[in-house]
Amino acid sequence: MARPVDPRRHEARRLQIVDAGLTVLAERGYEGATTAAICREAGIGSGTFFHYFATKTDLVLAILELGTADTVEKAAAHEGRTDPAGVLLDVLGGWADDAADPRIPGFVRAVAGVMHLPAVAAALEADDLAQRELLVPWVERGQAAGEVRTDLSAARIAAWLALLSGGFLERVATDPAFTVDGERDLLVATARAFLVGDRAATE
Amino acid sequence: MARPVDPRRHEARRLQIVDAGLTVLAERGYEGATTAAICREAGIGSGTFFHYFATKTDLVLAILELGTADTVEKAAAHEGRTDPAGVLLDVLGGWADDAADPRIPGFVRAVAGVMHLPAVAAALEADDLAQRELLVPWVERGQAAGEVRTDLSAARIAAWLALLSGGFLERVATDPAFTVDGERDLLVATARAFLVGDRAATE
DNA sequence: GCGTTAGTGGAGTGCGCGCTCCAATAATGA
DNA sequence: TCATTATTGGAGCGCGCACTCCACTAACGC
Repeated sequence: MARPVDPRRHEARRLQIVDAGLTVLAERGYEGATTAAICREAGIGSGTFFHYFATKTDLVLAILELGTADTVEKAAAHEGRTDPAGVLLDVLGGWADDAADPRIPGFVRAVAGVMHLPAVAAALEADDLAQRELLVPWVERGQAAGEVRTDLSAARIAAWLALLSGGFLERVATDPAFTVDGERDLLVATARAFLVGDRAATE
Repeated sequence: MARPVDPRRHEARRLQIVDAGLTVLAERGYEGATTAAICREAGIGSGTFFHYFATKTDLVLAILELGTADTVEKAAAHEGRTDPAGVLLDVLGGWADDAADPRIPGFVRAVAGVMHLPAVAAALEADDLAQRELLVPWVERGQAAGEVRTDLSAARIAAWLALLSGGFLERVATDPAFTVDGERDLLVATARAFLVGDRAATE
């Protein structure tokens, strides 16, 4: 028996290909990102590529799963805090910061373009679910603490926070004048106003 | 001299293909929407398709241009009104209503996936410009009338209205629980709060 | 050393696609 | 009616792509 799989080696190579794939997908879109281009970017042959990923779609799925895992991981960082509204704004700010990597908005667009593939749709749904499971409990705690409006359900508020985050990402990708650094604070302020609702005017 | 081009016939056929293209692009994305599928949907042969559009991309551009023209047309409808904030909210509400056609969000996603094509990027930029030229003057009038916050430039406020609209569209496309009918009013209310800013709390 | 197997590159393949081409038809003016 | 030309369908072509195959090397246990 010789040459057993070294998980470290294997994972490192996978990540190298994922990184190259993220770059190429972001700048050329799904159909523009040929496997040949990804291999060139990663400095490998096509044989190596398909040794690690059965199909091009599998690479996209792997990137999405890494993103979802990252979301879940970040969620744990806020465990134990007692300011629910603060947590929500921090989470939203963190997502905004993610958009600072210029590849993220491009990749999101590329993935949106192939959402008709069932596997991709499922992965995005899983990602969306992870986001909700992260947000909703904090929204509920915020409502219980009187920090967050109660005229909307927690799920609906979470959806609207996702709306702000998605719109922000899209805007950064589209509008050169719209930068993460310049608009991040306004995002948080707008989200805060939304979380509070119009109570400020009626109380 | 015989058989001169009949502009009415010509335009009607073009619109028929545009309509079929919108349907197929929305449900299958750009790469999934083969010209053969579009022809089948439209009930025509491929020869006819390429008689009206030189390339598949040209069809996408034609759809985008129709959308931009529609935006400009709608802008004219508000000419003469004296309630700038009301106009802005009506415009935003109108965009939300557009999302009620289930093909629109799907098409937007499909187009986002091929934004790396220079021609598509240019068309989207033109569309964005049309939106701005529609919004910015009303924002400025609203600021002059004291209806709209003045701590942000008119251009920035317009960008944020576009952010809300884009996020709304994406959310409708993604989340089955997020419907136009159910969320339209909240969109307008959120936009109103944003336009006013936090003056309500400080005045 | 030797045997074994993971890892690697790259030539090659098959297929699905956008698009071309052309014969046939329909609609007009004369 | 005839001549002319826009319009139409569909057979098929060429190309670029995802993916296969295989020869080869590198790394490990013994």
